[in-house]
Amino acid sequence: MAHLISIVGPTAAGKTALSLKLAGGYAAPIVSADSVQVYRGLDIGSGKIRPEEMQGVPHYLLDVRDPDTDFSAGEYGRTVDALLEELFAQHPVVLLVGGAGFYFQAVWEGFDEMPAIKPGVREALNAEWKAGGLAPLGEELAAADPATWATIDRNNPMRILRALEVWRSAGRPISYYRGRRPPKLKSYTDLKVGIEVERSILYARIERRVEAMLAAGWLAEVEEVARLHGLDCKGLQSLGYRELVRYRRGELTWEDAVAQIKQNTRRYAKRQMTWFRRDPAIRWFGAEDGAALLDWVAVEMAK
RNA sequence: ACCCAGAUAGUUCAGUGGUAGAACCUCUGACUCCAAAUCAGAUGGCGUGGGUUCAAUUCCUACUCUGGGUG
Repeated sequence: MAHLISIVGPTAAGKTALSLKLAGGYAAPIVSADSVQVYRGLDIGSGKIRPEEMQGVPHYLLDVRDPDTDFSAGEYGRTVDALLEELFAQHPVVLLVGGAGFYFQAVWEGFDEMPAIKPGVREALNAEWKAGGLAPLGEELAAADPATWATIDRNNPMRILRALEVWRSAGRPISYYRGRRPPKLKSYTDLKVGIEVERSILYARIERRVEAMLAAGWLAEVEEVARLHGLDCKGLQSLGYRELVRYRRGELTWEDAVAQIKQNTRRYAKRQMTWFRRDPAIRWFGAEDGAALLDWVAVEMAK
């Protein structure tokens, strides 16, 4: 039986080192589960592994997009599903490593089948939202899809915009598409391990990591991406990059930009932990418990 | 040393003679195709002593501390 070993955890927890250790033992390729590392040129600030650090282990889903193009969890899930089929033809074990909970969900459970969004619909919605606020869009959704309106987070623009883009594209409410997904058929078993770091230690590591990234030329990286794709491009809206863009525009002092990057990275780490904690299938290990993790994986795979 | 201003949540600040609010931080949570995105909730406070008053965080006063000015 083939095994997909997922390694999850907050940013700066030490996933990369552990994944290499595990990959070496099983001759397993690594698939990245990271929504920023998919972009070419976003290297330093996304903590992307460098080719010379890969120890010969093939890595997938890195550098698959230009920073001015959209990507999504759905597209990620479909891409990885197809990729896993190929990889499992060659390897008994594949690693899925990252911190993007939503992307893991796309692979672990998948999403209900949704219609494609018509070109221009999202842009139009975003423009309407910016011009007229959320209220009119909420009214449109309430009229078009009372079932969704009853349960949706009405303060959350992204949720309302998503529901409406489906409605406007397909002429059917998003609630129509929900809940009709058959169980995901998989040719492999899922093994999930999490890397856990005490909050205060993790925060200290984030602090150091941000400093190291800046020292390694993060700002220059932003300049280069901006030169190629513009300051407004999708990739530069990611955590850390957006603060450096604001510094570049003169909206933030350097000190404030750096402080906000650290602050927002801490908040992100917290959200990651909230996300992963709710999955009881994840087995947690301390960052220094690599040996125990390897043992546990070996035992589980033998079952 | 003297004069002035100030002292309210971890921080920056509002405010009231009937024991107080915000923002940020911190903590917790949500998440079905923008997710490193977006959103929700919770914890937490009137510098110290004395006085006036039915009642003081609020008024008076002393002290302590902070900032500014003068010397």
